[in-house]
Amino acid sequence: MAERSPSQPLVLVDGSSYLYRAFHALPPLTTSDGEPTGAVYGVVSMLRKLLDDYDPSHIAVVFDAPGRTFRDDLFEAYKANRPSMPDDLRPQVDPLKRIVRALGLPLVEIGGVEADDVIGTLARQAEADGWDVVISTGDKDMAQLVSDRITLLNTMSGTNLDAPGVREKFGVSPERIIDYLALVGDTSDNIPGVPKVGPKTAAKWLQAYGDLDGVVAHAEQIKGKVGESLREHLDELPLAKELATIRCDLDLDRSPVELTRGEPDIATLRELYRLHEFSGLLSKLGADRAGESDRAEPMGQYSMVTEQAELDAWLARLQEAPLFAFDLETNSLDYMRARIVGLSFAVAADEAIYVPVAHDGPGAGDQLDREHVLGALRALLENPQRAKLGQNLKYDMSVLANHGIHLQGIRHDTMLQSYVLDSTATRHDMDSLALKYLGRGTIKYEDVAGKGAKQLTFNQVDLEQATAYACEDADITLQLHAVLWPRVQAIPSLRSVYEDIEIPLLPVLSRMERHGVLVDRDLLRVQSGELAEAMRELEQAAHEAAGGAFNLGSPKQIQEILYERQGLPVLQRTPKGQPSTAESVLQELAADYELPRLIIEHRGLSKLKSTYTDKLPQMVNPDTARVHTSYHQAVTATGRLSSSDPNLQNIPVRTPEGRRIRKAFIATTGYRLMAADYSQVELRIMAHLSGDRTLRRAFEERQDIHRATAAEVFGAAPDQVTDEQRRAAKAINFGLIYGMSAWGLARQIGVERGEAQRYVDLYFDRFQGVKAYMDRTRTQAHAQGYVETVFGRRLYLPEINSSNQQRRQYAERTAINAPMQGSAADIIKRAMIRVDQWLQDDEPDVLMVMQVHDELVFEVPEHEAEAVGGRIRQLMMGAATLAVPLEVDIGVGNNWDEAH
DNA sequence: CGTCGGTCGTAC
DNA sequence: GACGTACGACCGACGT
Repeated sequence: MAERSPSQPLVLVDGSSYLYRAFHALPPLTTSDGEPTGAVYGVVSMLRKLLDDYDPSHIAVVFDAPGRTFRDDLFEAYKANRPSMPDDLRPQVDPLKRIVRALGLPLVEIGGVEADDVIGTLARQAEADGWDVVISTGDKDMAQLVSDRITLLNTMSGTNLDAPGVREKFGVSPERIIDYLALVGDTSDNIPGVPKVGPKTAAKWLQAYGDLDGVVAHAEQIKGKVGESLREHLDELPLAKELATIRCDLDLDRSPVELTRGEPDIATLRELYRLHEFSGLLSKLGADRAGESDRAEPMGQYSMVTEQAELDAWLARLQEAPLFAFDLETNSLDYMRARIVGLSFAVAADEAIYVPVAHDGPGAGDQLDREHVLGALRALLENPQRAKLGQNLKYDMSVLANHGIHLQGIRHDTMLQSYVLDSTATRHDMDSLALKYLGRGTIKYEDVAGKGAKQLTFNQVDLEQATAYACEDADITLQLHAVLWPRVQAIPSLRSVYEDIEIPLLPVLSRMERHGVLVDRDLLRVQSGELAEAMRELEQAAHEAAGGAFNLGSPKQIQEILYERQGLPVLQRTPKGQPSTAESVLQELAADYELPRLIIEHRGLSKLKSTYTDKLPQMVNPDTARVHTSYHQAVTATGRLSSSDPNLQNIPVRTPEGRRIRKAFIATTGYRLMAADYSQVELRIMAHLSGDRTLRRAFEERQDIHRATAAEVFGAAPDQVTDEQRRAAKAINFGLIYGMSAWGLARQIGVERGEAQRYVDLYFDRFQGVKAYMDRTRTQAHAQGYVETVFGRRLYLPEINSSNQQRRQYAERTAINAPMQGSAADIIKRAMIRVDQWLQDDEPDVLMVMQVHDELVFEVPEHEAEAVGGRIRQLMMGAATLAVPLEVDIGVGNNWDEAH
């Protein structure tokens, strides 16, 4: 007869699905020997979280067994093959299994079937025996197993799915999930599905016709393209359904009751963690044991502070702590306008406080006074000796400045730790990091404040929810630091990029942002008016030429008019196969036709107007009368900064019309703008990294580098080089930096491919050091999976060994470009820190107001420009010592255009 | 009425 | 197919 069901549920973990998910979600981390470990780490973190949350008595971690399964047999007859396991994942499977066993968890692996089928069978058996079952998986296919007793738990996102949840998420009940999958398809499981049918359509049909058979029976009545698509793929539906079905009738030699959780083998775990360099887990191993006796105590200790005595007690703790995490809640995302609504602090994991100071929603209750709290905290926050930790502290620093507090002692920032560890990760926000490194879902801002039109500002958020959210921010930041900082420290070059460049740069950027730059709004308004007038004229002429009105801003309509209505020749297509209306194509057509020329001109003016002359005046802050950009320190893969709201790093300069916009960037009365540019910095880095003698000599002799290159390549004396030759040489130099092919060079300078190839060969023959460096870089990238800048910043290239030629070549070009672009970024960041140091120490009447990759812009008193320029030039040149000298050009003017 | 992908164009 | 790194405007399809 059935076993009595235990009070805790049976937990079934889909080990294989989590391994793949962790592999793709985490950066390609390795041990110091280069052994990949990221996926193991991710799954282990996830398992720890699961054990913490459920403390199950019965559990199994289920893996796919190697070898063929019945699905492969079905499949062969059909089409594709499951992609084989990535090379960096395969060696992680066995270590993970060893750790699972050492954790005391039963491991189940059965040949000829997939983990899904094992889980399905175990779950149904347990259900029949009266157990509750929690299936921990990231795989949505499992939704078909959900019932009154069986739920799905996605441990990575922290979401739980029961039967009503399945209905809510998919729009169909669990029994219909197989039908749903057969219609929608699933690329990760290679279920084909019906093209054009997505989640919404599938759910709609299944609701209307009951089940898949019902849909098939009514296929003739379904209208539109989707209906056609369904009818075309009717034959494939039975196979899709079979592929989607999880088998629950396997004959297993294990029954649920046997899946008892054992004691962890601490010694083995310690050894395995050490082997894989999981220092964070290693330190927690000790802590877990020490805290074993009081494990029944609730772990999370988040509290709200509204009493003076509590605040005083915490202030004392913060004063004592070697490092504390803090976070501000504010009423705006605009760093110049935001006011503090509350503050959260943490000094030990799982414990934090929230001090609300300006909540005004219903039931806000008693709160400590903001000015009073800030007054009490001021000395601590402004003390450079008291170390602070945060997530994106540049924002908090600015908001504190809005309240007259000058934050000092910024020791750590988890966003920057994540960035130096893996700059190719797309997100470094706290929620993503918590999921990635702690295997933990977090409260989202939308969860407490809502979204869309009825989104609340944080001061309106209910205090209970605000406390949970804000405390979690400080706590998670502290916990992330515990995981990330050991990893940064483990790689000395990354530690130095972090400690010597990124952390010191943070306050420098904040000061630059807050200074802002003065723009001449009236001038921009005049320019907008002139552009509008010119555009009207062009539009009229274009409509006449086209024989009817159309939208000059729509590439699609232009395409139709040019190629279909007017029958112009299609010279080039977009990657999606559409006839291209890109500038270069229109340019060629413009030689023979009127309309393309009008379109080009209109497009150019429209761009200038909407992006610059209309937008910039709107971005002026009314309080300061200046524009305040945001510099992003954790965005680009190479280490450059980026700028937004507005982007000041793409203000036009190349054409005279565009350049006029720079005249609107000005200085206050009595001051001038000064631009300081590094000259040819990337080619100098190339000379340094390659050591090429010819290139080095050209820079040492302060030659015009493009002219010198032309002289070498074309075998002429430098003063005999023609303009044409210099232009070609310049294109070659740029091409080198970007990893260009002969094809690209040919297109750039307008010669035949063979001719371009001849130039490239000549170049590499004359600059053999450069050739050797490029080969070396490529080899190194393939061998270690990353490239480095002069200062040791890393850029991972996961696709460098891809079997896809296009992806691999793309990674190879990045491998060539990244050390040069990244080293240039390191150098100017170091220069900014040096210049700022001087500005802080000597307090000259000078503001650093902009950075544009190889250029810094300052606002300087008009009579001191010369002396200031000399000093800045000296500081910038000394920012790095390369095998060739760095040169800096200085220009001064009444506006940014004149300063060049 | 928002979101999102595609395309285009600006910078270094 | 084809030259690296960004941000952002606009269009148009799509889903609420």
